[in-house]
Amino acid sequence: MSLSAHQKIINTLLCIPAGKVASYGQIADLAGLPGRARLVGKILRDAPSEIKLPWHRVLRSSGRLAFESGSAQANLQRDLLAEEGVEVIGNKVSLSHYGWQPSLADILFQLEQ
DNA sequence: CGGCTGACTTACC
DNA sequence: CGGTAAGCCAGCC
Repeated sequence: MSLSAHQKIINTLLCIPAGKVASYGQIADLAGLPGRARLVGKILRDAPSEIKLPWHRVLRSSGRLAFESGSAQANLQRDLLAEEGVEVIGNKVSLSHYGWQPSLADILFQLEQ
């Protein structure tokens, strides 16, 4: 049951509930890969669009989007989040309101993957 | 094997 | 709160 690092990251990404957001570093942590925030970003960037990943629920540690305000990516992310009820203000999301706080059950489930 | 890269993070000023 | 610098570490030539 040893999945590769990027498989773990993908599994973790799929665990993010709709309407919640998480940071790159947080995903890496939950995937059991502390300090690999950049790897999470690389996975998302390289991931083909055919694979359905909730990349729009992933932000920087500050809650800011990973993209430049006004970019096509940022606009798309803002729209996708809006559809889930997540409010993006000034290119950033309030982590205190929408930040994902995994429950113990979520973590235990993740450990099985 | 070694150097470069980056959808990151933290510390400082 | 914005801007800079340095740390970080796997992945990819």
